[in-house]
Amino acid sequence: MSVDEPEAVEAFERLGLTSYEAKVFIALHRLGSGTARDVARIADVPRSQVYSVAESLEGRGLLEIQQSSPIRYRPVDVDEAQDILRDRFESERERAFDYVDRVRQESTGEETQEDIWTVRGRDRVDDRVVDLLSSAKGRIVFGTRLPELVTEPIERTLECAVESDVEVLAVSRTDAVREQLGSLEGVQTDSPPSHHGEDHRSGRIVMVDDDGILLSVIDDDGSETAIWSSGSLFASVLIQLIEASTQTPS
Amino acid sequence: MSVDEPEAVEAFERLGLTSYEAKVFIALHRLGSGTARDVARIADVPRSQVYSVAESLEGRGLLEIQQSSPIRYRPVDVDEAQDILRDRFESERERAFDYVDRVRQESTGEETQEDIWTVRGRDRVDDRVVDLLSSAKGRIVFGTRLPELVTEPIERTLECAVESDVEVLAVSRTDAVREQLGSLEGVQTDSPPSHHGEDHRSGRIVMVDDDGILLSVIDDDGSETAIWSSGSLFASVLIQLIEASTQTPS
DNA sequence: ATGCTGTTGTTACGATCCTAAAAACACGGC
DNA sequence: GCCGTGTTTTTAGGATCGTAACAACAGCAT
Repeated sequence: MSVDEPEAVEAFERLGLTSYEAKVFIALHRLGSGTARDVARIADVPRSQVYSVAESLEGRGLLEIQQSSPIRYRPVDVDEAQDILRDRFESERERAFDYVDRVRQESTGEETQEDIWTVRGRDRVDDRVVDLLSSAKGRIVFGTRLPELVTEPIERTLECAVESDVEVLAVSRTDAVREQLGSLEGVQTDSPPSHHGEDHRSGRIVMVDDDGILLSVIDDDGSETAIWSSGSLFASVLIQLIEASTQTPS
Repeated sequence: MSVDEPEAVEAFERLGLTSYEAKVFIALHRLGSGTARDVARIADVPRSQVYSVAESLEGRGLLEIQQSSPIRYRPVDVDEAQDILRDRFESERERAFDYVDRVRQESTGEETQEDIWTVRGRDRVDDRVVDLLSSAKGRIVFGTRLPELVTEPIERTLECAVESDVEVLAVSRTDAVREQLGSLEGVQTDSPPSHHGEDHRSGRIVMVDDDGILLSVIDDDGSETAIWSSGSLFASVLIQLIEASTQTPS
């Protein structure tokens, strides 16, 4: 009982249906088939509206109409309906990104601007970490307190880096993290210098070569926010500062 | 050059973005990165609106924000954006159909109601034909004038039926159709009796056992509309009528 | 046949919500 | 002051929601 009806209706709305369409579609699946009256009774949709809403759903291929009196409606099979919606999504996605692909500016390869970017949300940060890691040419430093921030795609990217002769160093105060990453072939592990303050809101740190860095924190509400930079002077300077403090306790 | 910008914006709208969001997203991919002013200039969006629209896009994970003055925006990689939208779609689809699956009425297996259903659209008719064919227990008659109405899934379903010891008869006036279906192992072919009138608006006919039938026509605008029935008295009677006229010319 | 009742399908219309679009405003640098 | 940035408010338009009125029709008792 994880999803109740209002939630399901909202999900359908985000898939592009109106709330009436969602309610009628759900009602017809509960009924198997039925008339406008049957639907209106259990769907909380005015009967007079059922006719046009059903026509719209028929246009999407989500139900079939029996021309009789009274008119009867019948939903298509759930799997068929999912295929229809998925096909629609994929075709729209293709149309949209076709155009973006054509007009987008070729990525400038090496960033030259002095940019520090912000990324909000764990999944987005994960993606950015993988991006950064896979751009490594010579050396990676990866650190985090939290085992759950070492995802499987990140591990795979680290292994891939090792295979490309990239030096990979995993730093953590947490034993579990060191064990997890140390078990990867060719990954060295270490503990952070004791003079580094520990902040319970720190998330992860990633340094790539001498010019790529990502630093994340855990906000009060538990969400993760990261800043990152690549190929910028900021990144180089930050990395030098951090590396220096690592090697030369102040 | 198959997709122009307005079309792409519409496609993004159907993917759940507003038109402003779509325009800003596209503009940022053309720019690589830029400020609200840059975006407003080429995106046909009021500059004052770019800020909030960009925040909304950041919330969806489609772009990143550089906290500086002026604020700079940077779109995520196109592939990453597609993954994000696809993940969102799949999770909504799952939520929606989870509920439908839980509350839907178990299909009554054998239909008992006297129902004749209408299906509009070639793809939908294709689906229904496959459904019907795969319910066959003993005998299938499949007929059409038009080679393009013999799709690959239909062929596969016919082959599958043959393997289940279902007698499959393909009927067509068109040589190409007879050849195409005759090449399938175990499928017999035939021409329709000459006394049957030929109507250029006829589409296909499918008869399954003695109680499943589908009949389609091609509308004036080229679209296909089918009626079908399964397990009903109507279906049985129609089939008997048609079979009788086949065997006993009036 | 007549009148009554309930259902069906169509159409119209106001209320509401969201977005698009414009405008007003505060702030800071030059 | 003047210009550009960023925030906020306001207005208008469109789609959806929700109610209501209507004609057509079937069933049923008078």
